[in-house]
Amino acid sequence: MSEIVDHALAPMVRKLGLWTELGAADRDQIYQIPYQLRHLDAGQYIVWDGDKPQNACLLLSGFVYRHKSSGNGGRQILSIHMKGDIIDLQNSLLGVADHNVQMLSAGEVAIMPVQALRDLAFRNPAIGMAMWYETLVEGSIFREWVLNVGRRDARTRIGHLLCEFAMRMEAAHLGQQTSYELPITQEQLADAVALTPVHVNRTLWRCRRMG
Amino acid sequence: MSEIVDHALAPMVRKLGLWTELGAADRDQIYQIPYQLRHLDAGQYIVWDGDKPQNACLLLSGFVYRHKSSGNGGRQILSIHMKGDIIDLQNSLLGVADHNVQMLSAGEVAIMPVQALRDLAFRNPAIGMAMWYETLVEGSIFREWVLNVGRRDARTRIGHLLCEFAMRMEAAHLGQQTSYELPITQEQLADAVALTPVHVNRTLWRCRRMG
DNA sequence: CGCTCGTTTGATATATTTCAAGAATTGTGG
DNA sequence: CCACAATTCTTGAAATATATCAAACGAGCG
Repeated sequence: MSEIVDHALAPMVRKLGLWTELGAADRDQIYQIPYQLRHLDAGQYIVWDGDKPQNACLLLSGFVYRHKSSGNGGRQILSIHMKGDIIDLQNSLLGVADHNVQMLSAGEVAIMPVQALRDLAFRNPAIGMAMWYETLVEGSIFREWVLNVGRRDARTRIGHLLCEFAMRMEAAHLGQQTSYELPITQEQLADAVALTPVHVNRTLWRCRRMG
Repeated sequence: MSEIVDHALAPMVRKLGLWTELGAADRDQIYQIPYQLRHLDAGQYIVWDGDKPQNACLLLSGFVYRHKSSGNGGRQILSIHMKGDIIDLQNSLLGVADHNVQMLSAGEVAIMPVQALRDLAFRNPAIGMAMWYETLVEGSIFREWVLNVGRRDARTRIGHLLCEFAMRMEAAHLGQQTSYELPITQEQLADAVALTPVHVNRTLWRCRRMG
């Protein structure tokens, strides 16, 4: 491996390159984005609902999740992110965050000023398009999430979530389709599929008994 | 009113102008997008899940909704659109549609080639940014939708949907906050909030009895 | 007038929640 | 390496919100 491949922002290049063809020049422009590495503990908040974030960050290791609370104490997990995902383009571009972003497990992030990303996007249309795609793909995941939470019973709901994961993890080179590691508690899983921890547990248990 | 204000794509300028300051030059560039007007009947499909749409369209009158089906016959409405919304930027930019788009009521649309929109977005960063914002705001609505469907009971769920509407309708100059017209059947409402038509009816009825 | 579509209502079934408490696992300081 | 605290997981019984099935009712429309 050359040093360039080992650049801290390499996962970003890889991710953006999934949607559009990016050349060496594009890659170098991305590598010139100023950034700051930081280690974050499990459970640590990256953004609070209502914040006005000025930075976006690239997830280098560990897992991140977004969530939102309803008035009456219910929490809903909106998405889970893994290595290579660009967190918070939404919140920082929109100005004020409409949900929380929190570390699911300990991990590393590269913090980048939004302004730099925005400038780059319009200076280099190929990169801009790739970033736009990235947000569109996220939209597509949200749509699937709505369907999942809205129209499936407990078993298929959990099943679909786990499958979505299998595929994304493989795409991110983080495991095989048939086996991967996700450090999530049943309570968090419940918040993701909009069920009760107790019911998730029972359902999971019934699945195990069968296969 | 001057003729320019009455240009068919005026609602698009207005909508995009909500997020970014757009000048007269920007407006004129938008007005140069080639388009084709078409009247669509209630229930008519604009895009089918799996299509590879080459066009996006601007909704000029009437209402549109997006929906998606789970394997076992359940249908989930993902969003409802009104005058000024740009439909299908998602599907056409992503290449293949991951959901259906259908007329809720009869209305008019302006059909535009995606390529023209994409070119304009990168030729004119102000417009590009506004379009990007538009897709980000949509993401924000999806997040709210997930929370709504996932973590609220029937009454508050329906209430929130109706309120979201009140606000969007007012923003689009289509009614007062306290009163607006939405031609939706209870069955469609049920598909939007992920409940049974019967249960929506009962809940609505109980709300009426109280206020 | 008769038809279709949407709404309303009732009785019953079921999935999921709630409450509560005990077992198992993980982490932590001595 | 152990003991203790703190989560997390598991299990049970009872409550409840919502789904399902079925049928009557009403309004718009050709």
